[in-house]
Amino acid sequence: MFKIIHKLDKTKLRIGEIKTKRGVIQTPFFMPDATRAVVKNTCSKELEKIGLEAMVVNTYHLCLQPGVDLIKKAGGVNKFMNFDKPLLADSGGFQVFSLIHRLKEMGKIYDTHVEFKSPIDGSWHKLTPEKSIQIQFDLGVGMMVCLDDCPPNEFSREDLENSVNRTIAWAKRCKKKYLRQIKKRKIKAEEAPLLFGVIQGGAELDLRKKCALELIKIDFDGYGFGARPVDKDGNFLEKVLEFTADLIPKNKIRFALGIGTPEDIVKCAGLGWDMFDCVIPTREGRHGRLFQMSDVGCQISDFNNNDKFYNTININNAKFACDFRAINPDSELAELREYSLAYLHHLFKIKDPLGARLASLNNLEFYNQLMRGIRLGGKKINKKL
RNA sequence: GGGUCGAUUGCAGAGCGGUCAAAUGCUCGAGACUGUAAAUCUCGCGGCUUUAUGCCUUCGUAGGUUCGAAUCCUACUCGGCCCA
Repeated sequence: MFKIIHKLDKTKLRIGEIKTKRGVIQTPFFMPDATRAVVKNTCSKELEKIGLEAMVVNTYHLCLQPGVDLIKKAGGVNKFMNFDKPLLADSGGFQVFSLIHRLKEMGKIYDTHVEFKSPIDGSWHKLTPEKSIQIQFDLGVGMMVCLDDCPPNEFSREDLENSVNRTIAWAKRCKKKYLRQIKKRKIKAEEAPLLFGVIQGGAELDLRKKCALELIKIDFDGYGFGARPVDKDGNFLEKVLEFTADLIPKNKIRFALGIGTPEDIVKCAGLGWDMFDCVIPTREGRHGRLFQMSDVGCQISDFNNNDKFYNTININNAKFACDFRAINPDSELAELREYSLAYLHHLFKIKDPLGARLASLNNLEFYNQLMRGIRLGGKKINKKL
């Protein structure tokens, strides 16, 4: 269930809450990607400590390893990964993009299903919309996503149209399977997982519209923005994001899949998107980039590209070798207050996993703080929150 | 003391007459990363500038041979190994 608590007049930002069987989540919120049932280099419990609301696991990856049967035996993925808050399972749709559309030899896409080559051992696996939903029920997550066909934005109109048609057809099958599973498993209405459809269409607004309208007919708890939110030159597709958000009924959850950079999230929240997930804080953290709130801050209502409410550093840079200031003196986490930048630099130089861990935690705390700032609406987003 | 092999740009290590400012790996320097095939990938790594099939300086040191030398010759210096 999704409830809008209030809206900010100057923008389309809405503050709300989502009820799932594992608790209430304040929106807008950000979920880190725990694709293989772990946010790399971190513990679920310490992420709960820094105020994390939810995270994302992946149907496709968990199906390959350790396998659904094992997770069922473990009592579900929440129990398996020792995380008590809501989890969202991604359907494997993004793998259609990253494994098949980008690298043809890694899989085949049919109108009825997709076949993947496992990057782990080269074996072939078939994924249907029904199987994706089935697995997500088996995983026991509170939020589910329909299998979609996620195309590169550079695709021809014809190819984008095909992907929209497949995405709609698969969404229908997912919904059907979902309803059957609810009935079969005798899940009560208030405990039913939320199901999201994903709107495709690249940068073609009429295709986005077609996809959205067809998905809305099927009726989902929420709707996602599919495909990469940037064009091939890295420009953020703000108009497409705004147009798509406006297509989604106001009482439905809007999920901006794979978004994004802090400024993209601020923009999207200002356009009415409620949920976000992205690999940026963890991946870039592992690669040495740390996000830091600046003193200056900015307001959602007048946010633009030039507002620098944050800055980044590359901890690998030689200039940090002798920088004995704390990683983040304002952190909730003792290790980020107590370890120095120089020490973190050293950990990266010697490639000790502790470096990746501290950097990931720093960035996830930053993203959490960012979302808190957004939820405070008119207040400034800066380190003094 | 005698013999022998070696000395290459931060390190290791190719090169053995021109296409060599010199392979490759590492280190080092910088950058990228948007529903994670990503502890990955890219670029740079003698100096200078008009950034170029450009100029200068470099392959232990000093000479020499050659149109041309990191590559051949001579001497020296230093190091490894072997024999006394």
